[in-house]
Amino acid sequence: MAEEKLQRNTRQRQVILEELCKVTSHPTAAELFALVQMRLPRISLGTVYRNLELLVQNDIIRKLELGGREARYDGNLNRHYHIRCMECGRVADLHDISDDPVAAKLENVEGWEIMGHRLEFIGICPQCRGEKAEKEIK
Amino acid sequence: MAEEKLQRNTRQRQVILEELCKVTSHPTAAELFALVQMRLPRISLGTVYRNLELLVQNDIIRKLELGGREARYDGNLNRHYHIRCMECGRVADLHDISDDPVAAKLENVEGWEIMGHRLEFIGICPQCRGEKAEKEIK
DNA sequence: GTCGCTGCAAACTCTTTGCAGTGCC
DNA sequence: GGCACTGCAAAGAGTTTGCAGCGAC
Repeated sequence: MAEEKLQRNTRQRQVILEELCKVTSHPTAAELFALVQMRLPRISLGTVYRNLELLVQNDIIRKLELGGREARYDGNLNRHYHIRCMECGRVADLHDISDDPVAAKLENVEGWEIMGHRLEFIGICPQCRGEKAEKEIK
Repeated sequence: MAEEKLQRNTRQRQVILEELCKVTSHPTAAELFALVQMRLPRISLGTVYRNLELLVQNDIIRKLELGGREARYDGNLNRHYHIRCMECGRVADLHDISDDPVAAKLENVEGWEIMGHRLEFIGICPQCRGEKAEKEIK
């Protein structure tokens, strides 16, 4: 999956990754930009987006595109689930919780009140499987 | 949850709901707009968004804000899960599948190849629970 | 020295909103 | 007839991109 696209280790990239790993708040690109800007005042938001994308492609960080409009980024690659606050949009980690959302709903963890869950499967549809098979033949 | 905000049954609203219920493809607002436009050529995209929002608030349809950037809408309120194609973004329903994503991953359903899942919990964070409690006291 | 990466700004996508007019109840 | 709703267009949020110059290797 990792495609080794990171060819140069720029100061901007270092700082973006450091700041992301330092917090557990799963910042949006804009929030991370604000953090990085304290250390690199001339950095641009475009650079933050470009580096986040590259870091995601190299499996160094994870992009969270779940509920809510903005994407959030997670510097922790260990398998864990997230919980999003319906009121303020804050996202936290859930450790040691059941993989089964129905069972998990019953446990209230770390001060959060769990109201529900979103579960979406990801895969390849019959049409695209067909196309992939065709390409491999060619 | 339903707040009964639908006060008038306009032709636009009827057609939007009819077209959404007619398909099982979970269209985006723009896709639905195109469908509706065939029957009401002068309708505007803003009207589609406004009506979708009202229909969601009245628990008549569901808004799917999972992976991918655009929201998609679902006219079927029965409990079911969705699967999104990694290649083309198409979203389909999954019926009769285990609630447990780990078990479900093993079953390949209706021609789809299931690669993984996204699971996010929704709740109220400790901070917002505090604020809500405060408001209720006042 | 090369060329991947940067800052900047403009563009793009999706969604929301202000406004004057329309038509449902 | 009142006012919820409409079409239109402009604005808004979040993200991407084109370009000339910079700096990591």
